[in-house]
Amino acid sequence: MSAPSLPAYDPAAVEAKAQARWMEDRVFEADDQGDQPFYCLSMFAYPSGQMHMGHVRCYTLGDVIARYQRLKGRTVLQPVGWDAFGLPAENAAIKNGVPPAEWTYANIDAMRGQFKRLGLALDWSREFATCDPSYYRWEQWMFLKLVEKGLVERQTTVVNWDPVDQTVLANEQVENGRGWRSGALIERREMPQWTLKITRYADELVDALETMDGWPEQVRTMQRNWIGRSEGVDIDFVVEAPAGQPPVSTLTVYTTRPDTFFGCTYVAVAPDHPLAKAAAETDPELAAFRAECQKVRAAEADLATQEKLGRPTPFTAIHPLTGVALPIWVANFVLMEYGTGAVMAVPGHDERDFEFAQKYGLPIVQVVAPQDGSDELADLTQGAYTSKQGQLVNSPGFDGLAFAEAFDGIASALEAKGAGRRRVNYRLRDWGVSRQRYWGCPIPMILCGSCGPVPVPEADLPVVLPTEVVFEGVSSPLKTDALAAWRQVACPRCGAAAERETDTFDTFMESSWYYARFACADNDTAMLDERAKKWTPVDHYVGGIEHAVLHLLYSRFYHKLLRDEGLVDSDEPFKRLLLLGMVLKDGRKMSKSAGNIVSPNELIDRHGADALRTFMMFAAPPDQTVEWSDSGVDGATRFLRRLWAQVQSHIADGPAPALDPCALDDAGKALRRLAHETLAKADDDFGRRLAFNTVVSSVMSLSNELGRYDGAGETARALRQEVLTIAVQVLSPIAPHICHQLWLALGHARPVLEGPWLAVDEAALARDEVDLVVQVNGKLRGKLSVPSGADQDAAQALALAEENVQRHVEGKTLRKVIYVPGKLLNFVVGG
RNA sequence: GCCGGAGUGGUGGAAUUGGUAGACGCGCCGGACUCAAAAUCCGGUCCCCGCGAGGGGGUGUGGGUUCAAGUCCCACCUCCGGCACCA
Repeated sequence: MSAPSLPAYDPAAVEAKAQARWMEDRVFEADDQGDQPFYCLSMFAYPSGQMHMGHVRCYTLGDVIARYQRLKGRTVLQPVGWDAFGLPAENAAIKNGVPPAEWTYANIDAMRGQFKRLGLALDWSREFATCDPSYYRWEQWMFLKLVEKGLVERQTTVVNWDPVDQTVLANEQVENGRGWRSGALIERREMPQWTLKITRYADELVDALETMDGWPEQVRTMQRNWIGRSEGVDIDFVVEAPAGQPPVSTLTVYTTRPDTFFGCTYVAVAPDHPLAKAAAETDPELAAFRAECQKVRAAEADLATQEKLGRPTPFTAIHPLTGVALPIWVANFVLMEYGTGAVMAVPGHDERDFEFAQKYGLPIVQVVAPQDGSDELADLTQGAYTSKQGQLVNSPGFDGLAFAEAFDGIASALEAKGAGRRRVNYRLRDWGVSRQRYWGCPIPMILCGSCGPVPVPEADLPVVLPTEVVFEGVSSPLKTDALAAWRQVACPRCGAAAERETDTFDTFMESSWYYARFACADNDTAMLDERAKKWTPVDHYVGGIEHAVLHLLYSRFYHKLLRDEGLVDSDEPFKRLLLLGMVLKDGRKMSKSAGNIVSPNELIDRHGADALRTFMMFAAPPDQTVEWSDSGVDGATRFLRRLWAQVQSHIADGPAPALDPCALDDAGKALRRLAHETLAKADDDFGRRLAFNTVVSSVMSLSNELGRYDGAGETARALRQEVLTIAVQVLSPIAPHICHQLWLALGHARPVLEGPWLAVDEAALARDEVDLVVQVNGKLRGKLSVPSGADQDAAQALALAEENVQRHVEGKTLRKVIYVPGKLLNFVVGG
């Protein structure tokens, strides 16, 4: 060791110093007046009290993007806040007797400290928690606006009831028939609920997906499926009841295949359908069947291959185009929630109808046949022919037509008869936002015995959630006697004694607009102001794939509501979306139950935040799952230490002179070329590809090559200065603390994070000679260096001079030569 | 079942537009330094044959297109995610 006195890398000291400087300079407080605004946002965290690796990954990714954009000259906003309402606080309150507010704020304090240790370029001046009345009052205010606009309804609906969490869940929160948080089997209950009319925006939500090219295709597909738009026809049947049965006048079915209408041989209704209920009144067997279906629905909704079962009814439906009387069945595979709860069954051309018809001996009629010359088969004794590529048969007036014309023709015929209407149908249903929970935003409504539900007057906002509460069991303290005083109010309309709504909002309400509030979090006279128009839409949004439909669909909807209220002026909230993969350990998700949690705090203690961040970025591309590796962090630490040592030994000799690139020898030129290639690649990887793993690996390569470079003298020192300057800047968004210090050590006056991003010297990229791969019949036979402008003849001559190439070519006929300048030469020989 | 995405050394991954497969890291092997160890540094590391030069094989499987395929096409297998009787 020639210089044992060089300062050693001490991450704790380096990181404390850099963070203190940033805080002192207040560099991360975004300038609302700044040019070229760039809004970078990581999905805000639920304050569990413990930062975990998922947070580290998500926030580091966002931070890398934010810091890179800052280097590129953008005015960056990267705020932070807390998604602070929700069940865990209540569960903790029930378990430990700590009020949810107290528990939540203590957790936020703990997590704030943990987040700060990561060295994130966050604007803490805009921080807020959604459980603060100064935040949720605007959510209540917006809700009242939506009430005025008729976008809110109170509906008694069948809801998903979670018996463990004692609350209603949205469809999106039910996974395989179980609650997304509790895992309990979901029951179906009828309950009055406040709903937001998201279905009015269904078309816009689904259509916009087509142009949202900053979003992963996977997420767009998931949302498209979730909205589930289909184009079809409602068809009305006249229903005939036998004598003695109560009359039922008409039955409407929904179909997307009106082209197969002449193949309809029966009609099936859901067990919950009014017609099924009517028929069950005089048919005990049917009543038993309906009860059985309800039981199955509640308990085994996730059964994949449930047998198709049904019961006949005494009713018949008159086919509006043929006049034929068709039997009406009750079938367990028909869902009351979708379409009209009734289907026209075309067993010849629908697999479910086919299976059912075979089981119960119902007729199967073919009305679609493969096109002439098609190699499709349609054997209706084996199964339904469901292709839309066929042509109609046995359909008087429509025979020979293809799908589109047949759809149109039959739909028009039905419309002409007044027996049908074209209709666009959606799988998406309105968003039920009521939750029977305490720790949430109070719904600003008052229930009056004579007026019904009445909105809280705007002047009375916010309706503050009482925080001094005691839990008695699992139900909401808002419903207890202790809070009777909070609950009992005068009706704003008639003045009579009335009660507040005790349900609170779904927490997805808070997360649907927080990104906009960050633009103007200090405004206490309005929900949003002009700054929201400046900063939104979010330029880059980073978060977990688990929010692909839930949060990201609600936010898109809410943004349109804000737009229609004049509060923002864009159509979509998030321009570019990065959904990151999970962090695994031993192939499994880190969790307490699996006992495989790696604590970010301990890692920062041992290795520093920079090493943790570097490994996290290096281990895998952002959107893939990443396997945690302790030795991988060791590797990152080694790399940072090596870079540190390279800078220290370089600066030990004092300031470097200016570089004269012309004075470089070949090795020097090659090193300089690599440095500028690294710079150019990093720019592309950071900005376009979001491939931060390859940024790290290319800086590692550059550092390795610098280590191998043994040039001496002033020119070599000048080159090392340039190479290290590039390496440090390129790495700085990923390992910001060490790069902050090394950058200053290299003699730069202003901190590295101020930029500007270094310019690539095109001259440095130029090559005198390029490597050429020589193949014979596609097999690698040699490599050679040729002048970079070499034409095919010159390259060929050089290649044929190679012994090994010669060996494979001689005595054979040269049929063809493929030349890709700068890359490859391929001799195609024969004989 | 349907719709996405993915399958590359012992391992995490790289290969961006069809042009040297395995960059970079981890692990392992060997060496240097050391009384020794740790740390650090240097070298090696896809498989097979060969002392070597070199040759053969190789990106889940089987076909195909092409001078050339990890990359494109067809069929299939496995894994992950989503939806799931959606009429």
